[in-house]
Amino acid sequence: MPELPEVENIRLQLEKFLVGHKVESIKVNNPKVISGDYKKLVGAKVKKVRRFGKAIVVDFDNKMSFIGHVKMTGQFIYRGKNLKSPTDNPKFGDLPGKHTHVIFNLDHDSKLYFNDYRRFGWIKVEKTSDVEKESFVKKLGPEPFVVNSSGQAQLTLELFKQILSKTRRNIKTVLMDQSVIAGVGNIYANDALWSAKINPTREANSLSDLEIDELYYSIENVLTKGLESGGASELAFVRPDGTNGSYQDIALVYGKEGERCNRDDGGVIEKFKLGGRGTYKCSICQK
DNA sequence: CACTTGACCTGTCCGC
DNA sequence: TGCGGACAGGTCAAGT
Repeated sequence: MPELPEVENIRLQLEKFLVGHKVESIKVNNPKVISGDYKKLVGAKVKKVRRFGKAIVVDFDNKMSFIGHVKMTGQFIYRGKNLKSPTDNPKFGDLPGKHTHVIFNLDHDSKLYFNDYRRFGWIKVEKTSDVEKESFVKKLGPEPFVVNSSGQAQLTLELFKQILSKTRRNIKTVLMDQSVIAGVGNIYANDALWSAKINPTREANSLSDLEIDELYYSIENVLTKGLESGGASELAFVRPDGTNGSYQDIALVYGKEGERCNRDDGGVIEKFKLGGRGTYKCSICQK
């Protein structure tokens, strides 16, 4: 669900829709999902929207920011003038809904809603200068490729090799570890491993140089496809205008249990648990 | 220190 | 039909 491509899609739309808007008031329906002195955002204008791994950062013109994480089921929904979807998407006509926890009332009759039916997501308000000191942000490893708006270090092939050589954890768990690579989650980890024909259970330090090369470019490739298709709309993911992404339609192994392998090699996609997560692999090409 | 597991939540689906 | 339980998966705290 919301992994780097989904969160980057959220960022792109929020940047387009929010920059220049002033916060007139903030309504908090569920105090548990928002922390920090959010009243300090009232009267401030949105200046910039950044992304750190799977977190969104909205910077205001008064040196305040909020950092938000949608986890699996959170949504940032923007409604423009007269509360219309900025792209005339008819979904989410009944906002605010049962799971709307925070509403930012903006100028020109527009609003930003934060919804999350599982309430795992969160928003934290703090000084802009404190965002990068935040423990969540500090723990993030390099970005897998340059799409970040924050100047964060990029994961090079050399660095990737170094990291993998140092651990015997299974390669899939390593890919999903945010301190190793920021932004890869379950869907893209599964698909990148299938692309590179690597069994998810392999110990990271057992991969050959050639396999690491394959994997490195596979990660870049699946994330790019995810970005371009608007993300994977599994569970509750929608972009801020309410539209779905379509990566789920082109997913390579994720969610394909029992189906024939895309390579048509006679393999069948099997599902099992690895590190507590649903994991998919082809019985033939990912030995 | 390296790594794994459980808790946090609620909606959906499956089997009995 | 209704009900219990497994499952979904990002992150952190607690456990091995």
